[in-house]
Amino acid sequence: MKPNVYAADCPTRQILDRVGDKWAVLILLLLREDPMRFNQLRRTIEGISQKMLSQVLKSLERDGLITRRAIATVPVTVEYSITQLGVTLAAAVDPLRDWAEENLKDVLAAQRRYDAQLKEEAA
Amino acid sequence: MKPNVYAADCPTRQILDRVGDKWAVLILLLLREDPMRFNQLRRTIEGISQKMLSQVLKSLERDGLITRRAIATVPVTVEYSITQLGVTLAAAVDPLRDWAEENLKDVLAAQRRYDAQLKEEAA
DNA sequence: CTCTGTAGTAACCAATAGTTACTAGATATC
DNA sequence: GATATCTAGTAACTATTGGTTACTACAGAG
Repeated sequence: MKPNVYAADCPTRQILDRVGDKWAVLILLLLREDPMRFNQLRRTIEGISQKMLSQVLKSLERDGLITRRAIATVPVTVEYSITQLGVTLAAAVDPLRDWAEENLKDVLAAQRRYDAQLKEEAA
Repeated sequence: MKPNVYAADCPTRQILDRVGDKWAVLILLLLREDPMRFNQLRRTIEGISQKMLSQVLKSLERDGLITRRAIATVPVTVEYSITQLGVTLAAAVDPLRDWAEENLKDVLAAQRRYDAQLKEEAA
């Protein structure tokens, strides 16, 4: 019954890859707060390009994590909302975000130590 | 006090990126079980190349999540172990892996629905 | 004397991430 | 009346990363 996450063909690994997506997680956490339109998302998430946003929204929709609703205004506006499934995933991501916030200092300190060590050895 | 994860310069986002690394998470979960040598890891994680393994191990060490210990045998063996910090991160990843295992079916079903819909519209 | 094992590195190639310009139609601005 | 702005993307291109493969050097097994 226990899937082997280390096997190349393990489908669970596909999901971990999806979550590994830099932008997907940010979008999911945002949409959990409120439904949002395309350009609204683009403005909120600094650094994301139109192409990546479009791409990631599509794959999130494909996975059933968000839904897309076109509203017949002029010009057409499109609203993205999180699904029930998406909410459960976002909840699973929360501990990770919390860990990042709590342990950021330690990680940065470790990086400084490592880099200083390398410099020393080079000298 | 609340960092804005959506800001481009938010350091927390760096950490999320790191976790987003496809291989890093797998290595972390493996090393939590037992310390392992380089080639042992390579054989266990299907599909990883020498270069990626080497690269990811280095960055995990830099972040203070694992430690590297060279043992003076012939040929030299190198043992990688998880750190205390790494253990806490692995724990934060657990809910994610659990989510993936639980909801894999739903996601795959959603993908099939989406793809079928597209096909229909194309016809 | 060739084959295996050790832990990587270097050079190269493929795939993905990211950038930028563009669509079309309506509304606001000058 | 011409220009700029808004909507949600797409298409073509480039930069960056991911991945493959060959190679190092030395010891032990067969």
